Amino acid sequence: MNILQKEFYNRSPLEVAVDLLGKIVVRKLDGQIITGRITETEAYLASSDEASHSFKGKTPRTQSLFLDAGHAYIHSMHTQNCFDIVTESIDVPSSVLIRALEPLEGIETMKKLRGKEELKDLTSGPGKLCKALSVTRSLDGIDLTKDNSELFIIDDGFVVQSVVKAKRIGISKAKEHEYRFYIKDNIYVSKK
DNA sequence: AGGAAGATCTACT
DNA sequence: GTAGATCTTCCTA
Repeated sequence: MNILQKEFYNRSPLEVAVDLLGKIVVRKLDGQIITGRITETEAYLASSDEASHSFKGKTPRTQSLFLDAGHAYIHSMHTQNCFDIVTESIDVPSSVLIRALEPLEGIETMKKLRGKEELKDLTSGPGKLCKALSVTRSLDGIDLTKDNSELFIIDDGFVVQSVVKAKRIGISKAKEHEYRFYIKDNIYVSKK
């Protein structure tokens, strides 16, 4: 197994967002393994990005964004959770939001957690994938670079053929930037 | 203490 | 395509 290390994440979120496509999220849950390949991401910058949660400074909710590269930032949104990976140095609050996965292992568990049967409904959205992998705020701020973590990202050598760049979804500010990336022609994305 | 906004999802028309 | 559900966090008084 090839777990992505701090050096991978210690770069601009725009680069990390693209490079995370095709990588695999591994969730260890009660001895079970749930995995999914990342098909869609969005970058949130540390400064001059009004859509970023860190734009208005450090608050109890956003403190994980100020951790070092390779930590998790998990926040609640409406009735869901969203999962980000922190990029760049300590006190540089940038991150990459994981927006969609392609289910690989633990599909039965995901179906149970989601209450859905359709494969493409399991993890095709930021809130959906958190539910399918049982990612909750108790994992907020954990280190994603260790294999004894309950959550980490691996590289299995998969090569993404073609990446599509688009505008971010679901935000009301700074909508003009094309900071969203997804694997072309993949059906497990939240929206074309 | 109250209210509004938010990186969403689901169901229904 | 649009509306409604629903909950946590933060700002203001």
